[in-house]
Amino acid sequence: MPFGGTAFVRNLKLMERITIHDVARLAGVSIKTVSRVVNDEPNVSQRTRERVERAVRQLNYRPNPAARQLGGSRSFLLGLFYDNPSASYIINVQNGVLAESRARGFDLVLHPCNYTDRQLVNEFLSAAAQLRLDGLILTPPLTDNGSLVEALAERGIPFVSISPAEATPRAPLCVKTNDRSVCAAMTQCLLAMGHRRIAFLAGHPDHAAIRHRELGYLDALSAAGIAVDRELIVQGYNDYDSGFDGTNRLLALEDPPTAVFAANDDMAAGAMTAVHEAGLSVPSQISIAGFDDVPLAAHVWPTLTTIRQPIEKMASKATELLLERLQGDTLDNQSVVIDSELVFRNSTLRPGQRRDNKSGLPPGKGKRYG
Amino acid sequence: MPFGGTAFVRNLKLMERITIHDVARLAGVSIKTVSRVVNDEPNVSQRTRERVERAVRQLNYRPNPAARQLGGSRSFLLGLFYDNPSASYIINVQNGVLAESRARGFDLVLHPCNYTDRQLVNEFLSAAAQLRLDGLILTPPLTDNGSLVEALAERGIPFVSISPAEATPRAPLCVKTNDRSVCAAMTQCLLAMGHRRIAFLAGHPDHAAIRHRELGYLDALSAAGIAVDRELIVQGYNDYDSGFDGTNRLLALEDPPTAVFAANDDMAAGAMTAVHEAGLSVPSQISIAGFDDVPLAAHVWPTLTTIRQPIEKMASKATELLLERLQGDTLDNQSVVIDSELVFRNSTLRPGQRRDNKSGLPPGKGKRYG
DNA sequence: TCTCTTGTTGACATCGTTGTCATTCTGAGA
DNA sequence: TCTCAGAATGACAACGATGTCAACAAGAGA
Repeated sequence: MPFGGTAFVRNLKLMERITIHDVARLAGVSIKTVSRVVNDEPNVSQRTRERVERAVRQLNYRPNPAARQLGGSRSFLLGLFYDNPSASYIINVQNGVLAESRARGFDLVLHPCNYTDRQLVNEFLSAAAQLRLDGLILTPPLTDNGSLVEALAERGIPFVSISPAEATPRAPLCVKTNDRSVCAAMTQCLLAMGHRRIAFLAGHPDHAAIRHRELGYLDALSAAGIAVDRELIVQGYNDYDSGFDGTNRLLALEDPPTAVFAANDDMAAGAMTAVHEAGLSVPSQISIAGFDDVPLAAHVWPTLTTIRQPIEKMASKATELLLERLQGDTLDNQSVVIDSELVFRNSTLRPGQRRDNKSGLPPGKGKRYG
Repeated sequence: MPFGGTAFVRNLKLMERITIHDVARLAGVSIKTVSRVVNDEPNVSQRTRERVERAVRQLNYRPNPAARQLGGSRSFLLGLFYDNPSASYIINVQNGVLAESRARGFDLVLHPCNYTDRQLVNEFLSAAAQLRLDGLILTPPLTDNGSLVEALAERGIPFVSISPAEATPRAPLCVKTNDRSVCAAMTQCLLAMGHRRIAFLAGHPDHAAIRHRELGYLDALSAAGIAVDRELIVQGYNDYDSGFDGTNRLLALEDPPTAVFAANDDMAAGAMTAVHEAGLSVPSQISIAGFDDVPLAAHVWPTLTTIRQPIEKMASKATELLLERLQGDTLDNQSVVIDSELVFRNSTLRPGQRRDNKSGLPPGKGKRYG
């Protein structure tokens, strides 16, 4: 049994309800002074501060969140709002947010919602007011809902956006990744492998940040002096089915592509199935690349060349920005970019080349994984 | 733009802070009476009750959770504890719990943790005490940590287990699925398809409920009068890699299996890759079945025959049991079973049969999906 | 030495509920 | 009519923090 044995009976202190009064008594000061120390307020002498801190440690004191909310103006509650069908995306965001917020004594309230709901804005305001949320964290596609952002800004409700379409003055805090340039890099690599007809499965039109991925693809083509063939750009909707359907349309073209670059991994998985069902082989006849590096990407056959988006890190950073903003020691506008990276696996290969070197790695480029 | 337009300016009432005093004033009663009505306490006359309820509706009053926690003995907070690598599993659990808890006015605190941590029990007790959690929800493999369950039971902390190994008297509340019988059913179907050498990729030994799946497999074999070949049962660890490795070992046998039944979908995905890499085809040469019906299952090629576990429903039910227990109107022991169902897709087929009917459906059995 | 400023500390009201207990009603039974 | 149990109601003190403001201490400047 790998567990802690029966030592759990000890440390009953954990169960006692230590209040600010206990700490004050032990340190020989008033409760207000304890409050000052705990909240890092100024005007406490060094000696007193240390005495209080010792007492806090000794009693393992943690302020009661409910009392803090009730008495004070802060709630120590953050709201995470999402409407995103990708479980791994959400879990990563949650983990990133939790890591940062918990360390700073904030708790998290989950708020799954429906971004097409007419009542969305009211739902937000109501939740923010009822629960006294100190700040909100928005994920795509909620980040791109103009009236929502406007309503929050107007009421001065602090919030941070993860991967918004644009950093607007109304949404001053955001964290993004280098969608455009990293997609250009992936496209360049496909070009370097010798592909000339590279298709692109575009993302959902409501999911604005994803459009940057298409722009990166176009950047690389134009930099390479390759004319854009509109037939090779297919509208998708971020899901497996649209990747499947779109790829079938591509395969039916008179001059089909030798590579398919999908704006996310789910669509890439759909593309893979379509290619398989057409009796073609990946990567020796058609190369496929995705975006996100969801767990699926390493678990399909062949494993998927993709782009790893550092979602958890982005979520941590977003939370950090939000908390700094709440403490007031942040400049008004702050937009942080955290880079994604290329991950080469087995779904890409020089066109027509047999899978002998067993990897779609372009010579001397990128790293291997999984 | 599919959003709600600019109507968000209305309903400013949402932002006002309506307290119990406002309601009391409007209804012409004391705050205590309002409290009684809101909490469904006895000894309020029908007329008064209606008057108060009308005032509550009229003002859109919702009790302040912080004040409730502080003043009363309940916190209206549930803790969800998990250490499970499957994102889709966790999201489903979260959604199920949220649906039920939110409707009843409870909030949820997430607690990802590490089940091998020595401090696990202390972490639990500390979280339960610090946050004043009213009840805990445990998911596998935490459900099977004896000292943890013991510690919670000893302190009278209410909790409910989802898919525990066994319903013990110490863990009186639990929700399970019919792992054993549904796995027997799947095995029977594989037998009905004509398979005689069916391998089983067993689950992680720490994840006790998964052992029931193996028992179901054995049940079906013995019911069919087929001797168990221990070579065909391979120990896995619930992850893709162990499914891959285990299947490679199976393929290297002198008399390899014609079907592989994995105790979860991740291992099944590993099995699929191993079979592909060996140059064999699924399902025409080897059939594969999984368990869980994670999104991946419908997104690999060929799509995976599996067993759909109603995780969200199980989580809702578990939350319901817990909340009833908190209200005191539940019997002491309660164990609910919610059935899983077979999902036939394209990874199973009669051995040696060509994929002409395009489905692994056994004649007249089960349903098709995805 | 006295005043004034600034830094340090504590007393006390407050937040919005619930819990306790006293009080007031009500209707049945004597 | 009177009594009295039990139902209905309200007054008021918690709960455990923060915010406000007054008091006090210490050091600077006159």
